[in-house]
Amino acid sequence: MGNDIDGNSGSIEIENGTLGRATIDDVARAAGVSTATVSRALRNHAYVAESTRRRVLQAAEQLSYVVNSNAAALASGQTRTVGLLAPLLTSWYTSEVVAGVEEVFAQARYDLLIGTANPLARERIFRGDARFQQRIDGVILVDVFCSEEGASQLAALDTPVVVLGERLSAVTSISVDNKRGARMAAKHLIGLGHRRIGLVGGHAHLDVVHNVPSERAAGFKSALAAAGLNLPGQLVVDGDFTIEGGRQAIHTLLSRARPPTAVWLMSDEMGFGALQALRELNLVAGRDVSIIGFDDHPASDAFGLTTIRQPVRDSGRLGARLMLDQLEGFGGVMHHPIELTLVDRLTCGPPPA
Amino acid sequence: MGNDIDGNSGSIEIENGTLGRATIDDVARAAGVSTATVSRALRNHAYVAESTRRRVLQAAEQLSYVVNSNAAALASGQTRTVGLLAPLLTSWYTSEVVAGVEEVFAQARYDLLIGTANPLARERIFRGDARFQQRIDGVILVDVFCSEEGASQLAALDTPVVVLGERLSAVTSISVDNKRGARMAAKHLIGLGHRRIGLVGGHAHLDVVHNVPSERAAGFKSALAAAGLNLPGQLVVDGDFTIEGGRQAIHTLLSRARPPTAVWLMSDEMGFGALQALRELNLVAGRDVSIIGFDDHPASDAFGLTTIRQPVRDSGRLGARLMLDQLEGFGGVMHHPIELTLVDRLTCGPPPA
DNA sequence: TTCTATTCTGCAAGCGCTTACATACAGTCA
DNA sequence: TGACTGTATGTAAGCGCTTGCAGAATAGAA
Repeated sequence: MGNDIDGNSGSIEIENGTLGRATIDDVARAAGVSTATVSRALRNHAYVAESTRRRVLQAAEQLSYVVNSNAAALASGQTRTVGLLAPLLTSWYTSEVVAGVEEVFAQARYDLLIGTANPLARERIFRGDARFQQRIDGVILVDVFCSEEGASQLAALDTPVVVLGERLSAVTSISVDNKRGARMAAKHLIGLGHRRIGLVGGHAHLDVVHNVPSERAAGFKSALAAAGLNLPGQLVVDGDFTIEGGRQAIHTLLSRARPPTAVWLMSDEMGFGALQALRELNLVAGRDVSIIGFDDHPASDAFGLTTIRQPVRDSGRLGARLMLDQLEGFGGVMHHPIELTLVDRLTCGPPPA
Repeated sequence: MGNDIDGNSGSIEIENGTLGRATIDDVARAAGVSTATVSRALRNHAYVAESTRRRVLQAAEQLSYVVNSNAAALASGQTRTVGLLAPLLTSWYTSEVVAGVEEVFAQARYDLLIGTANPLARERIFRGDARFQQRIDGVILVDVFCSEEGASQLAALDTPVVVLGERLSAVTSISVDNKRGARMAAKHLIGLGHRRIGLVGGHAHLDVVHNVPSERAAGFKSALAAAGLNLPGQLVVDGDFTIEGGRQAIHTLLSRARPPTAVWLMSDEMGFGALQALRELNLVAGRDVSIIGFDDHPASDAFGLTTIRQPVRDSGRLGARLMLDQLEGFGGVMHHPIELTLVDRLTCGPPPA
């Protein structure tokens, strides 16, 4: 530092904000009040006279003062930053969530610190990793499998938490009703007349063992059962939640002695692989074999993939809002369901005669 | 909070790290040295006796001490955090870059602060936005259009900068050779025998006016010219870099009096829309009309889209490394080119007879 | 032995804020 | 008028670290 050469009329450097950044002291001096008053005025505290507040605001503006968030965080213990952890930053789902969260945080002047949630990191978060904790005021977990056990560990930390993708009772959570989604898919296929239906799930990338695939599988199975159908083991394949996995899964299913006439894949990306496999086999989706996905990926519309839509970005927004609520002191722990809708396109039809 | 019932005998809270987090003073006391020594030992300073260092490390470990980064940042002026700004967090391209960056930062123990770079934010960054600057040690701009002018403003800030997606001389930058990519696409099509070739570009989402589309267009045009072909205005359409934009663009192009027999779309996502349009018109890609994209989106393989591949995640990794270099004091300003490759799949063929 | 380098460690002054506590100054009310 | 109450501001003590400077210890050279 060393910006004490000039005074404040003509204070060249101070004005442009690039060097010799103004501090709260500068503002206090300029406004003729104490730093305490500046601090209070800037944060809209009660008990600051309107005239004083205006004076402070004006001085701050004039010096283009911006609070040093490190100092503020150190002094107050609050960072105005929330962490977001996800196992897979690249997935369409995750980035969509991030976009939603970012959107509402930007308005609330909160920052997002993003990290990959590999199992190790997860473990550390659960135990209240200090490095992480002191940098953030709260944490949003997306698609990180917690289970009630992990959730209660999280709840024990005094950090606000929002979990996306799982229904939990110990912390605030947001998720779709996976069983219901599965049932929607099953019913659609059954309604079309299919009696031999395959299922492609997966669990890689989603942490060790995630609840999503199993919930969906359970829902699917029960819907079939309700229609008097069963789901033989040979018609269930792991597709790894990737395009290639979906492709291979379809090849596998269609090479069974008695192949399915319809298949539900638990994600649209696997659905894309399914469409690829069908093309490779010279089969037409919706005529020879029906395919239904889950998510409503942006590309699904282009490829006519029938699917169960979940409004991912909305979930992100909601998650952010719930976090804000907790940060501001309201908001009890509760679960928030997200609605699903069936989007019927081209890849489902009656079974071939 | 409130889990202080158990504990392994002695300093219960301090041990478990959840409450009463250990400070540097605790470590100093435990190791029998001053805080200054602890600070130095922990950061591998020279002039710390090996025996002392070991003692400090052990004490820190035992107390599960973690430095308070806010305090450290305040005292040192360094945050170990770098900002990443992109106009569109959701795009496949951006999230892929983020994944690459995250990967190398995680190892180097740096954090990533992510923000949307709308024009306003961009403006503020360029002028050295204080709020941002004091929280980060450097900034990575992805797909934020700078131009040399903006770049020199950035360079004037003393913050390390890496720009992805544009070739700049004032700051470190990484980009593909867009002209070359365009030429690859053009030559592929020309080689197949096409003489009437369409182009779908776009500039929305990419900030006001971005250089990428124009560079690509220029390269494309020049490659056609080199083959004695021209690119009439009716064969150039804006596709907005979205799926739907690509779809509409193809509909437009194919309704021209003399439609093209092949089209290059500047992104695979627009390419997906093109395939959709063709399907809607009952046309077969690669037979009736040839389609080539740009990017090599993960879904492109599944849909057989011929494209120009750019290794996005690698760019992210490289960007992160270059940032680290600057942060550590090496690394002059330079441009780093990224290689492109043609991936020939199913959507290109000779023009219909 | 004495003197200089060299290595190691501690002291203490901040970094730029927030906030408990104290003070000051109106009004109100009895 | 005095005792309160409510509002507005200031004082100053940190928050938990880093780091310039100085002093101590050790080693090597004279």
